[in-house]
Amino acid sequence: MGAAFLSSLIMPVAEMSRVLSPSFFRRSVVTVARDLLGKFLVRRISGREIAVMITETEAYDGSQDRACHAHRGRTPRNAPMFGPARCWYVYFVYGMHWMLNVVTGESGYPAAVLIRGAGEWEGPGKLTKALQIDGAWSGKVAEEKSDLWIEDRGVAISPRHVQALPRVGVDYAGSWARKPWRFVLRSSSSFLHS
DNA sequence: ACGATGATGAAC
DNA sequence: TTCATCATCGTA
Repeated sequence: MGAAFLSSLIMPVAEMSRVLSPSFFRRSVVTVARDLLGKFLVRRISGREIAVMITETEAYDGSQDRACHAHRGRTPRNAPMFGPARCWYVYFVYGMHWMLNVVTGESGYPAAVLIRGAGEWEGPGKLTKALQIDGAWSGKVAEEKSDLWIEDRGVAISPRHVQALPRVGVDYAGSWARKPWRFVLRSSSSFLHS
């Protein structure tokens, strides 16, 4: 069996393994937030996979960022943010809603991307409710065996369809609240109506 | 515009 | 132990 034949078998398999690897997340959080648009959030519930395209994200960047939970140092809740990239950071807020974040950057540097919208669900609380995601995922790795991960399915997003806006619900953060670290995928229809 | 609803973290 | 705060959402 020749090497050429082997690689013809192996290469397509390698291209099919589209689960985002740690290196995707081990970059600056703003870059990762933007690049997550068009990627697919996949959730497996009792053997059944639900895959939805990510349409809205927000970056939270380190302890200097006053809107970031790490701004007041490490606590039991935000500990996953200080861990390695590609882990989930899930927290409960307003007495009702679970927020799904994925950790980015080097280990020890607290940063994460909030996934605000995917598929038909616009809003971070609606998304976690629909996909049955709660604090049990906080600190887990975004890989298949966690039943919650992110895939590249070959959708290319043009920069002209990405809208950068201020983050939502962080008015207390002063000038940090005005940073354009919220990324929204504009649908072609909303583009026409704009 | 507002109330629901409860974990979290800091102060005491 | 108390208390203010909160990366939201549905209803009005």
